[in-house]
Amino acid sequence: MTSLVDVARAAGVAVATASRVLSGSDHPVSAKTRAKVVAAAEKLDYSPSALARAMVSPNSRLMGVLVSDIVNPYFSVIARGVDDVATRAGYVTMLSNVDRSTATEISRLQAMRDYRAAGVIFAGSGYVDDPHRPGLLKAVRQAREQGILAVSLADRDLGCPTITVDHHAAAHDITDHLVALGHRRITFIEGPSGMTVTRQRREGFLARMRDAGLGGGARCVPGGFDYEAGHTATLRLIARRPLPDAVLAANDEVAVGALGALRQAGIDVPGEISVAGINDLRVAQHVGLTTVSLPLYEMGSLAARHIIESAPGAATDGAATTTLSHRLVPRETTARRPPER
Amino acid sequence: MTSLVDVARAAGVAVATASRVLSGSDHPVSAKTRAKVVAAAEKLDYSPSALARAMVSPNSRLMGVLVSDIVNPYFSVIARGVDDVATRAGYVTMLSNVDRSTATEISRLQAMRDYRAAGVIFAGSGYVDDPHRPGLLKAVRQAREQGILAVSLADRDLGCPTITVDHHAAAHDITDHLVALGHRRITFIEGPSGMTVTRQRREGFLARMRDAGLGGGARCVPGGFDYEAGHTATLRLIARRPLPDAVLAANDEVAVGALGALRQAGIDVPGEISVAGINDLRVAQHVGLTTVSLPLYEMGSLAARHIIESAPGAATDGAATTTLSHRLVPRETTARRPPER
DNA sequence: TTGTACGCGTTATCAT
DNA sequence: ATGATAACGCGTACAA
Repeated sequence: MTSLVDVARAAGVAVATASRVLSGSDHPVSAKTRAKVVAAAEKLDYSPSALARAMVSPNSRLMGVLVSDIVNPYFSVIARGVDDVATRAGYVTMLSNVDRSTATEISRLQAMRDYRAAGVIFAGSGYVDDPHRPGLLKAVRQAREQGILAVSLADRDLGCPTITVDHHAAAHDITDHLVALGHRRITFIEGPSGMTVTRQRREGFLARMRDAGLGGGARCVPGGFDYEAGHTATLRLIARRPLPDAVLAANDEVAVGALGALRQAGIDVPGEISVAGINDLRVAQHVGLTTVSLPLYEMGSLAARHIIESAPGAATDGAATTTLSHRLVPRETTARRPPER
Repeated sequence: MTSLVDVARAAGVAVATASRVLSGSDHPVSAKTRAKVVAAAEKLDYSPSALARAMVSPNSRLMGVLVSDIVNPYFSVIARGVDDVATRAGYVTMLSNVDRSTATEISRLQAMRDYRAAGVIFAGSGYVDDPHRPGLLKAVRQAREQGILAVSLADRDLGCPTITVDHHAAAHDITDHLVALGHRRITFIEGPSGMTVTRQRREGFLARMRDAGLGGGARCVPGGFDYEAGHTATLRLIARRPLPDAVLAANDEVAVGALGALRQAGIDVPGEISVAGINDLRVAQHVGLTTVSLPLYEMGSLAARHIIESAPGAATDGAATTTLSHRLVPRETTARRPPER
């Protein structure tokens, strides 16, 4: 392990000088000396210890991101956004999966705090009536007091900046699309029970239905966030006909699961029934699913940018909320309601 | 920022004692003293600096993983395997996307080296005739000399342990399945050009076809690794009929893309044509795609385990290769070839 | 059982 | 323009 001392010795200069050259300081150093140092560093295969650097500087250049499950494309897109700007800024991204467990979230936050991360991004949604919430709040506050910027990507009231999307409005808008197509009886396949985002999307759906005077035609059934959930829920729907005019799924994967069940049963989409999702991930594009596009990548990159820009000791914006806009993406799984049924 | 000194002072003990208690050392400490230290640490909200720890200990407990693109499920599953065992062992995972660029791979390896990662896992495949290969080799060697364990998840001859799967055999076996079903003219939609894994899978396909005396019925067309590639390639196939008996895709996403194109064209799968993929990711399961299951999660977790176990100064196993087994998963997109066409 | 003191690799301050 | 040195927070050898 060759250190700055070794380089300095090999170059015949003081460590301070070597440091000035190798750390890109603006302190003046003669061209000749500079060359000697660079040559020595090269020859000795010097690798500056980011650890030692982080200890002495106020900024570790470590970017933390907490996701529920990186295998879930919703989160991998966010993580990609984070890592892209982190890398560009010379940071390294630390990733942890927390499996929707607030307790795990707290413990991984601690781990990242131990490494003095410049910031930690909470990508996941919170829970309604979460018993661990006070503990999380405390952990976030303590991290902040230590200079670690937290950013939430969902409405969680964590006492930190929030960069999110209006899930209620997203569900509202896609429901509106369905209603505008003439659908009256619409079934919403919900997300995992207890999650805040599940409730927000459900309420958005119900609000639009009520406003359209279609409250009676609105139905909500339990689901989840994966193919399986959409498939199962839809099978149940098919079993107890009549079918609704349309199905709105909690997210794209659920919608694709629903699509599969419907087609296997020989039910034409969108001929007999319309199907829509939320998120607009790659799979939605592929199957031509009508959905709402959420700026997931931007949420990740913006959060990272925020952390980098407020890096050392800038004024914390308290807990400002930035809401990014979503966009309706009509595709081939929704169509005007057939005049007769 | 409260440090060990603060805790020691608050507890009325020496820093060494506080360290012994808080770092879980096996050095004896009286129960009474221990309690005082723990209480002080608690009260002061002490967070041990993993940075300082890493500087003084031979192990940073930082686990590095380099993927092409975390949004690609192939890699997110691997990353999940890595993070799960890393977390269990008290490590934190550092993730970097390298976009299939060897140059980026080198630069991210350097970044992780600067943080003194205990090890770095190369999840991606290499390239045939890669001009950057010498540079990568050198970087890996230097990292190893510094005590950083590298592990490759593909045959790349990086001079480090390799934990992989036999892509040639995987393609061979799925081709065999197709042949056994009576298919004679089979088209292989290749992966991205230039990648080692692309070549391995193609050769595995061709080998089985030749051995079956079906070399004349084997055709390879350019593709990629995403839906789009499968869709486009299949559209071309459809345009210049006659259709082959079966299509083997470089991976599941390509196969699903092919499936979509075929069904849109009103071609029955597997009635008129069989379709198969490779990888067995979630989407394959969902659409009932016949494929080969690759132990991606295990590759990630094994690689991480290897790094953790050889952590401080254990004997490096040089460049041993561990090949994990794959498994044919017949599902509904392949069927016996219809007697007449 | 507890305490003292050094070193890990940097950067920054203060001379020179 | 360059050099000496004090931190940063921790673990540990050595002393008591």
